[in-house]
Amino acid sequence: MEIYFQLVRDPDSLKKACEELKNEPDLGFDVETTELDPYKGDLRLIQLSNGVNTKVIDLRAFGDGNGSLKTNPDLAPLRDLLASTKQTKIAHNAKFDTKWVRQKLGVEVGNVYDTYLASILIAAGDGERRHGLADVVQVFLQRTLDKTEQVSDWGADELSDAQIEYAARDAAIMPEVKAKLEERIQSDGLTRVLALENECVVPIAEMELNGIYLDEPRWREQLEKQTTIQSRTAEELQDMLAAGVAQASLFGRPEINLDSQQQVTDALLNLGVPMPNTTRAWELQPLADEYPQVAKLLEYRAAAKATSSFGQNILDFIEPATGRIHADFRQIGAPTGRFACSSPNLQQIPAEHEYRRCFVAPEGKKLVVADYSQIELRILADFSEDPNFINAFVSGADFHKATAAQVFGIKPEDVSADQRSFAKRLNFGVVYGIGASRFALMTGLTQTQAEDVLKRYFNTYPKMDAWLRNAARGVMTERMTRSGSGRIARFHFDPEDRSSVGAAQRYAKNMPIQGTSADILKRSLRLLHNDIQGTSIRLVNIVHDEIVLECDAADAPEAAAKLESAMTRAGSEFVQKVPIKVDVHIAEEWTK
DNA sequence: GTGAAGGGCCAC
DNA sequence: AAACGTGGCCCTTCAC
Repeated sequence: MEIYFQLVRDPDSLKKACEELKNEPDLGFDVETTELDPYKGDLRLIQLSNGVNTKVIDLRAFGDGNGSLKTNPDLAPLRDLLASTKQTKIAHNAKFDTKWVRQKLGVEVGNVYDTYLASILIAAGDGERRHGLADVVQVFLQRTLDKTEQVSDWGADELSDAQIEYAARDAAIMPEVKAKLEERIQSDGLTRVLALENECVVPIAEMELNGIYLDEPRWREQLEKQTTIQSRTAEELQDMLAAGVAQASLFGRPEINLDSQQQVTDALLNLGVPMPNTTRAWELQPLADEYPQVAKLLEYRAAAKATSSFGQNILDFIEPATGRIHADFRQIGAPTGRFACSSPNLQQIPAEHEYRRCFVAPEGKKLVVADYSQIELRILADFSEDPNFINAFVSGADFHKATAAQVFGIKPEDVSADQRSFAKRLNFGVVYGIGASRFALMTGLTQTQAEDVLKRYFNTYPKMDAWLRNAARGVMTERMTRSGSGRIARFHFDPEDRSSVGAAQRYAKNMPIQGTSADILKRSLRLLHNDIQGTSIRLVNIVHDEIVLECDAADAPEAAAKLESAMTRAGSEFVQKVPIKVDVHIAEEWTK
């Protein structure tokens, strides 16, 4: 298909180009860069298009390298156009493009529409579907998009005609892609959730650029501690396991690979340890008292996990340009709408103080840490409208104690530590669709006792029970469910296969709850973003129900107030029958 | 050598 | 009687 495009390489042309486009409601938006990481490479091209008229702006013509782009007055019309909220900027994986524009031009892109996120929402968890631009164009426009130039050299002095045409085409097609996607978005009832996602793109892009600060010496100290434990326990475990091997003395102690389940299992069997089917910690734990080798193995495993997953690998992610860690957040990481995080995964840093205390506020700054208190249970209480469950929140200072009192029919002050612990584990388990056998395994109760406690629990909260049962029933009739924002998840199961039906039923119970929790977090990110414009407050991390900010020390109280307010308001948009509680505090370290 | 699969384990 | 939901990372194993 022939398209019209103009290569823009001088101030006058740029001014005219921006004039031509500034009254268009929808603009396709794309960038080409020399690297994937804005802290490493250069921004080479910015493409903008109304679908017919396409401008390819060569930034090399506007600055010697990218250093001067932020201040070059010739770029003012472009900056204004990108920042304008009057026009929708349609991009595929807009986080990428908005990051580069933020970093290199100092501009926050206004009014983003992300066709990548739209496509994911429409697929509703179908893992088979791909969401690259070429895939989306193929599915929704039945056209083939040539992406071969995508990985070409965008740092070349003179770009080839093929490169420039490719760049123009990618931007030019976006308005059409959006129009097609919109038909499905609207007919599927996904308008609200897509708006929620689109409004999150820029806050997330900025969070990635901000990064989080890690106290390197402190982390290294913790790592050295664990390394010492690992080598000591490895030695000790090797000695213990060698005792079971004949002729060990002839050739010295045979070395076993302690990271190999197979070799370790064999060695333990030789020593007469009745090994369970798996060597997972919770299976081995009961054997640890009787068999010191098992205890030692668990000790070794913990240290090995610490050094391998939470050691040097994390330090390697510190970006030299900023001295900070810039992880990658996938906005729709799970079909429920939860984020996924990688390189490194800041959502799986051990909750132990020794690890979290390494993430600190730099000199002169403070961290502000806030999390939702029992957000998933509050969502369940709200959805199910169970009066007792709601009351436990409205009244109870200690929610798990209140649950225990209701379940066991006693006064809150008479609740024993054991009873509270049962109630707590039940409260957590119920949003995952826990069953009696798992609960028995978890608590050490017999199957019958576990069934009895579950029965009491659901008798205490009959409408919650009904809501969960109804959610499970929907698997057969509805074949899909939704979160509070309207996000869709479809069920995949084989009606002939009981376990797959069971899994789908548990998913049906969990998805609306987990999904609404994700909706609330995303909504709060946008509200917060609006409220911190022009302040020193920066978003630096999110973990499902938690937000971490960094700001000038003097601004910390203001940041805490803004954060609590944004999170509470976001929660109240989705949950009304139960109060939303946010715990917020100011700290030097990332601690609860 | 590289990659996929599976076990194990970290988070919420 | 059924396996408690969502992720990512590290390691071993095994196939190519």
